[in-house]
Amino acid sequence: MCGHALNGNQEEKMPNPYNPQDIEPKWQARWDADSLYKSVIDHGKPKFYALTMLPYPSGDIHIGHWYAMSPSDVRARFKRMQGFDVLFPMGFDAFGLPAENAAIQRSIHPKTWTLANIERERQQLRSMGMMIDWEREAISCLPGYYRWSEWFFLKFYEMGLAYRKKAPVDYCPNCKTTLAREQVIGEEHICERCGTPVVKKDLEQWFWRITKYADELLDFSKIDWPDKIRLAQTNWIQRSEGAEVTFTVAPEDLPAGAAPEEGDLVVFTTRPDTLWGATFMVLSPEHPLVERITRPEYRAAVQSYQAQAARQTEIERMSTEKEKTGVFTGAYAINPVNDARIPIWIADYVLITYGTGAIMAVPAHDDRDFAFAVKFGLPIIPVIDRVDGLAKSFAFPGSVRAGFAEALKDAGFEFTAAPVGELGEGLFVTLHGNEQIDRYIALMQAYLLEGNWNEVVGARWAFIFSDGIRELDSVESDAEILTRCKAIYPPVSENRTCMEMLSHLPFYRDTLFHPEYGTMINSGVFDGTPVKGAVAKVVAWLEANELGRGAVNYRLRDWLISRQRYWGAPIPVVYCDTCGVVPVPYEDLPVLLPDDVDFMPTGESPLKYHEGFLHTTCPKCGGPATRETDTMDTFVCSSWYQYAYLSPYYREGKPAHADSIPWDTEEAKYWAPVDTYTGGAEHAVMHLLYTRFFTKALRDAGIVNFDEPMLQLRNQGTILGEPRCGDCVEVTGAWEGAAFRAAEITVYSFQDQATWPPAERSAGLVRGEVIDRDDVSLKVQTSEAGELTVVLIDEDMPVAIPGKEKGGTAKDILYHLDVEKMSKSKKNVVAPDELVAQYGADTVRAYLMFGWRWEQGGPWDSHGIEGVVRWINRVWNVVTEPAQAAGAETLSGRELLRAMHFAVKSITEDLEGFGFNTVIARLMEYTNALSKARSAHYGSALWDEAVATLLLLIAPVAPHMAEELWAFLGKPYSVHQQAWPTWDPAMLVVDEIEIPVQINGKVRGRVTVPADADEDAIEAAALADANVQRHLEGQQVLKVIVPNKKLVSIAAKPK
RNA sequence: GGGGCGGUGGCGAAAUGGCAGACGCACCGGUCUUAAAAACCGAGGGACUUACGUCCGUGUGGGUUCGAGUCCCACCCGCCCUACCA
Repeated sequence: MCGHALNGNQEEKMPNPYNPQDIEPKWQARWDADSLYKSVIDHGKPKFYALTMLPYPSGDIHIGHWYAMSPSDVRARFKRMQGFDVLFPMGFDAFGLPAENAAIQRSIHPKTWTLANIERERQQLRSMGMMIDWEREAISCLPGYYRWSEWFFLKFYEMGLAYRKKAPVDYCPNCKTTLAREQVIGEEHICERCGTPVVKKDLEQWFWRITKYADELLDFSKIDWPDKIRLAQTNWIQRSEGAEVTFTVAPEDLPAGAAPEEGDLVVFTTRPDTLWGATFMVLSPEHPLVERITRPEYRAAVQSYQAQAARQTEIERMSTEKEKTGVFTGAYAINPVNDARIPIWIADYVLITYGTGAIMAVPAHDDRDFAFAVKFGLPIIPVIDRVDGLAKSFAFPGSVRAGFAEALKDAGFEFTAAPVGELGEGLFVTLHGNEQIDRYIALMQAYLLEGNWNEVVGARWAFIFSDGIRELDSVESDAEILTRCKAIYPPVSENRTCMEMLSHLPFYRDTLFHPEYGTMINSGVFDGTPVKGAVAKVVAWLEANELGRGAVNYRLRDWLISRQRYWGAPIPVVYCDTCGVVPVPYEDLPVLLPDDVDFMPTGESPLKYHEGFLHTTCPKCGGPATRETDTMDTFVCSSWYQYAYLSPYYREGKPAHADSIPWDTEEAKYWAPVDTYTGGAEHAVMHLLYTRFFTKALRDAGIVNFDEPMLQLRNQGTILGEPRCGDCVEVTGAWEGAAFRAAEITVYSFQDQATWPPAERSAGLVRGEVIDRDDVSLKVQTSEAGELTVVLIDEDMPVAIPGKEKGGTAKDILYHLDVEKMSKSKKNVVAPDELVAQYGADTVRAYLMFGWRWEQGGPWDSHGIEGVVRWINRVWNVVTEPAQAAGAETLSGRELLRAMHFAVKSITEDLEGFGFNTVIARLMEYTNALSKARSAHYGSALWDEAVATLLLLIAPVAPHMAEELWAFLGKPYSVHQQAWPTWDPAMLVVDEIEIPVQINGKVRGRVTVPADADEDAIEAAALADANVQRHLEGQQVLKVIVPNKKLVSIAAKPK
């Protein structure tokens, strides 16, 4: 259809004003009826699997979902127009606690609650106008879905990836379930869901062996994922290389009759090079050996400490201070490298869940061990030389002959003199390197008075006595030096080690301990071993002497998947008295969740009391058996949903087998893996790690033939609540001390701030903005200066709230909000449905793309959307309005073409690179250019092309409006099935270019030259510019460069 | 304590080492209107200047470069994640 035929058409139609409320439902229904977004395998096209994280059906799609999903949809649409066969599915992560809590609180069955929410959210998602292929919808709580979740369990069990063990696990007493480690958050160890402090429980639980893939999960070479996520996963897995070293319990500390190897005490260390500095051992309080080695006289203290450590996770930790605690067992261990006898302690800073649950403590080079040793008076012996050569010495007042300070100064030492209490002046010397230290020691020996000592700490550990030098190089010398010091100066008698004595002097504190790698000292045959290769050499030596071996440890633990809840996929296992643990045969899947259950007010799983579910027969022997009543973590279901979309509820009703594939292999071969995945970064160490593990396990099972589930990942940021002022209240009442008791409250809305009466505080009246509110009081700002008055209220007292017809209570008064997360209680939630009703989905989509850097997010701004509203209307008008009289300003045909090609180029590139805000900016610019060019070009073929291009570029962003205008122009349905426009670099060229001229980095002029001018011509033009010449007067030009013909840079200096 | 991300007008933000502030919001001026709203047009980082223009400007201080918001070093501030992991 040609442009001119269209013009006649347009004149017949009176242009309607833009009305999204008509347009959007109309096109949504049409697209639906035409199955426009149904994805069908087409081997003639390249495929593109675009996936965005699926929502949990909590009852409402909120603005965060829109923010995450709209740009993902835009990009999927863009890819489709580019010629890809695109799959963009959606589903619901439908198992989980909130459904069960609703059941308990409101007597609604979780299934009813969940499916009703899904129904509602599906409608909300449809209102967004996304190109979702709804025929592929997958809901994880339906048997057709969770049958395969169960199937994977059996498969993993078969592969040895699923196992059961009794383990201390985190248990939330409120949610009545165990949690995965990553669901326990922060210092207080609180439940991710409800914030209740978790407790440790010893339970038989099912685990999945994710640790088997620890090394492979550290390899990101096959995927394009954000650094942030890769880092989070790397840190979470935390691979540590080191050695396992076998210490032994001193034979006399083992129970009589114990076999010698029972005393083996294996530790993991990343610092085998510090083995010679291990002056004590610490076992975790839960370590099995504690019971056997504790000496009778220490038993009571040990048991009391163990009890306290177990309880400690139950009580909220009061302070952030981390004072080390622990007790001595009375037993000793032998350090295999030097046969030193070292005490065995227990302390809660050693965790049973990491490494071997036991450590060798090297207090000189580990800060935790250092703190522990200082507190409990355990010896600290340095075994790694300082790399910085730093050493310090403090000359005690009166310990040296007169003239020492002058001698120090003459010799060039760095020192300060300061009074020490009443004792006189002390000298604080700082030394760098061995040469200085040697000179200092010699000088000190010359000046030290009889009956005194001096020490050099840090890069040298020397105690200078009048009869010679003693180095702190062993536990024995530590004791000997300390004894001598105590004899010389009795006030130090309280100290148990030299380090403890030295630690009292603040001047020394930064030199007593260092964790760096360096040359080994005080380490027997390894003395002098340089940093490089020291660890490897020690490991080789340990292995040669059969004292230990190189070892790798991970912080990553196996994935605990058992949940003591009803609303999850059943774990398909039965327990038989004769056969033990028996997996349910593949053919018998799914193990169905029974519907007829009674929910306990306690939250305890009703499955435990459901006789029909509980009792079954053993698949192996046919005898009586009971079912596993735990269900699987919901993350199991979301670990494979990207494959479920390929053929949802695959082969439902037909039996599964061990060698089944859980989805249509033709679909999988074509679509998988996911090409672009978008979603929140908060899933970094949970979902995003689990799904990678899952795919690797599936690969090993021969079900998929690739290693990674999602090739490219991008994270969006978070939209926060909008800052706002609080309501203004006028309160009458009476003073109660410093507070004001409210009798009656009048509210002036925060929206009418201009009409607020002035703040006031008088005998019977308080008036001002509400800064904060709780159940019993308001904080009212009663002066410009910020003076706050506490107004006591009754939570339910009736208050007239402007705009609230039924009348509210004091709880409805809005208080001042700075930027915070959106939450219902703060009443700062943005409801997308209301925005859609007011502005239309296209505008909301565009605003969410335009307002923020997508990967960053930020606070909501309810005014900013107006700019997008205006733009959308301008687009509407520029297409639909009839020709107007020529305006003053217009664009040449060449300029219009250039604007068009530039728009295509930049929008294509920015969509590709997730630069959504600049996509809208470029669209706005292009629209502005069209507005300008309209009067001159309206009706021409060029104009038609320019307008069509605008609609094609807008189609992914504002799909409804683009479709409507496309139809208005009489173009063939659908705009979404058109090819994405391309640009011609030749069209971007301009005839003349303006080039700035810099002198010494400052712009001093601009010259306009033909686009094809060569560098010499540009340089000549630049030097000829009047302002440039003015600035070059009296200057000598050193250099002129014309990089890329983009600017002229002149370097000059005064003659 | 460890790690990460960020700091640019009143606000959201642009800017392959090359004219800082594109595109918007808010504000201000104008056109239209009896008036307002809407729409459209226009000015705007700061200081000085009638003006041409000049100086200063991307958290602070250094450095590399003809040229730095961008790269390097040190520091300050904010946010996020993580946390006794041997």
